[in-house]
Amino acid sequence: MYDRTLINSSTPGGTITVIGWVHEVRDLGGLTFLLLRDRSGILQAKFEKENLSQEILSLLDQLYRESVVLLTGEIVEEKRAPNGIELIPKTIEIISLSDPNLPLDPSGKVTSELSTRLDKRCIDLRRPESRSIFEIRSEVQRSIRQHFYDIDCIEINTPKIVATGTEGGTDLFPIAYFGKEAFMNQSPQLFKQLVAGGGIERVFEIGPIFRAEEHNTTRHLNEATSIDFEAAFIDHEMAMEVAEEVISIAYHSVSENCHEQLQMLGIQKLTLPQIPFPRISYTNAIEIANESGDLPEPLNWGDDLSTQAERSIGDIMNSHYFITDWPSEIKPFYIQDQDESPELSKGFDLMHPSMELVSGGQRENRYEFLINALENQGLNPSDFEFYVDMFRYGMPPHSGWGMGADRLVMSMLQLDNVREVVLFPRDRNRLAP
RNA sequence: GCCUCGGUGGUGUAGUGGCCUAUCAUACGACCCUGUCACGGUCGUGACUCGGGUUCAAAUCCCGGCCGAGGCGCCA
Repeated sequence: MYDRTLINSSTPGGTITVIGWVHEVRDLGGLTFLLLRDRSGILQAKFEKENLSQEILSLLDQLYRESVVLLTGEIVEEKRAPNGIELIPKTIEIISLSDPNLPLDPSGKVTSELSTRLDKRCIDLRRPESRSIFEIRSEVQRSIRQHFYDIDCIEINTPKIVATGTEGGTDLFPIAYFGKEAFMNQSPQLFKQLVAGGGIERVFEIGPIFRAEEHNTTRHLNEATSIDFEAAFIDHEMAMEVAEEVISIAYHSVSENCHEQLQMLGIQKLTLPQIPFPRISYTNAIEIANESGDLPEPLNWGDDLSTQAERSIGDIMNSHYFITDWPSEIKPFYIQDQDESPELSKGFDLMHPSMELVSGGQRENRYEFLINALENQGLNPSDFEFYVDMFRYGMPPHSGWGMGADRLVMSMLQLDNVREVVLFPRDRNRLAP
């Protein structure tokens, strides 16, 4: 479309064309600086009035911030310019003028509230900070995807529209499906098991999950991205090793490949998590939380960990860590009980000091035990027939986990709201854009 | 679902009954300015979420709606 040069590959000598957004205009009188921004960076263009035609000067006068323009000119070395170079324009072509009343300020002189930024996400993405977050998120997903291929997984896609009611816990969004009752899926759990246990053995999926809970926090969304892993012939211990490797690789890749983006977010050096992560038992976790003195009242064995308990334990651990040996009754029906102590399960959670990142475990692959587990949790096995029935035909032992992709990026970049890492978040109140 | 807090120019804010003809920054306009890098200077433009109530007097107090932020629960 246009024969243009990206700003970060502009070098002195010769005439080039750059296209981008007007980031800022600084009119000093006889001298005007225009900062032009494209996806690669910001370039300073210098307009000296006495050397320019009336035509160029009148075009320059029309340029509000965030207008899209094409500049042709010579790049020259200039010690006084921001990156040591500047553009001496010969022509200006206005491609798209901007309304001067911007809904937010991409140059960052005036801050905007998150809600304003999300309403006008298109403009918000012009802020280098916002763009950096999504470039890093892309690198996280790219590196994780690569790692899954390296450990012999294939990428799968499971249905997001399902007939089955809840697996327990969360509420589902009902949808209209040709006169039948249907829901948006809360997780790929049951399907990925059928695929891994079915014969493909090692699978992963990066996709959306839907939860109809009306929560109001900085770490919950009604549509989130889940990174799911499932493999046959591995136990929960091996699944935990894969989980910590995945996190470690994501951090390393971002640290190596996203220097500028990290810099932009004020992170001089990403602290890399050391694997293996410490493992503590649920019982131990309860003790640590109770001994912290932070809890309004002590937790009893069998209680789920409260938000405060997670934080208190996180403060003490001060790194990623696993919680293992959960009581069977607070883990889902598809998690296998321990052989020696059936009151404990083979489920685990992987925690960042600030929140839960991963939940997983070894699955119950024995038909009779699975039926029992469903009934024990008050669920009707016939509602899950498409699933449990397959366990009659040779289901290997298998394990896996689901990781919150949004939370992974949020905690890596120490952002205070998960919505920062989601382009168009869906929450209790937000359905558009 | 339970609970708390908030809504002032395009954006971000100050202002807790009369001193508000509403502060400051940024933006935009005019003028001055040839090395800015949050350019600077002078002047100007532009706002009290909506409805009802209390009061001599409401941005400010009360009630309701709408919108937003957050805590808990639950989870990823």
